[in-house]
Amino acid sequence: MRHWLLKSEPSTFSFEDLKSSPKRRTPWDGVRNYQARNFIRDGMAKGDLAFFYHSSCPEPGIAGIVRIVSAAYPDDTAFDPRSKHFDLASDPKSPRWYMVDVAYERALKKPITLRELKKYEDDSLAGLALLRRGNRLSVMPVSTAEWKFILSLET
DNA sequence: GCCAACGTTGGC
DNA sequence: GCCAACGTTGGC
Repeated sequence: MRHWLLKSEPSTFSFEDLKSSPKRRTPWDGVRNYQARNFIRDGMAKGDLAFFYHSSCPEPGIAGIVRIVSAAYPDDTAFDPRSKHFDLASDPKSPRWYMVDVAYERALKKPITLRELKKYEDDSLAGLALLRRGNRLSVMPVSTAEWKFILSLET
């Protein structure tokens, strides 16, 4: 099983929003970056776990854990002219963008802030994509070692 | 294929 | 609100 980190702006869709969604699940739509698309389409599998990260907010950090509960499938918001994520170049016969469904797994005992993660950017989390300078990916892999280390910060 | 212009992201 | 970093676009 692989591990991931998914970013979302809580003012748009927060971890709490996911918890109160029907069946506590949602399609992770609107990803419009090729590298992120490739992680979703080619890397994710049903059953994988991901950190739910809150960005662009007063205290950026990991709020909880979600599970990938579907295989990747075409992001149909790209085909909808009324959608904010509409992309004229995505042809239903050859979809450009993909998404998965994610489900609420559990909250963390306490949120793990970006500030805290940065304390380890020179050792245990030196390879964490989130901490790479200038990183703007909204979907990125987390190694098993990084995953375990971050969870150890929970208590 | 190069690269300037532009738009977006996201921490601060 | 600022600005650095980065991806995308489009003229050439």
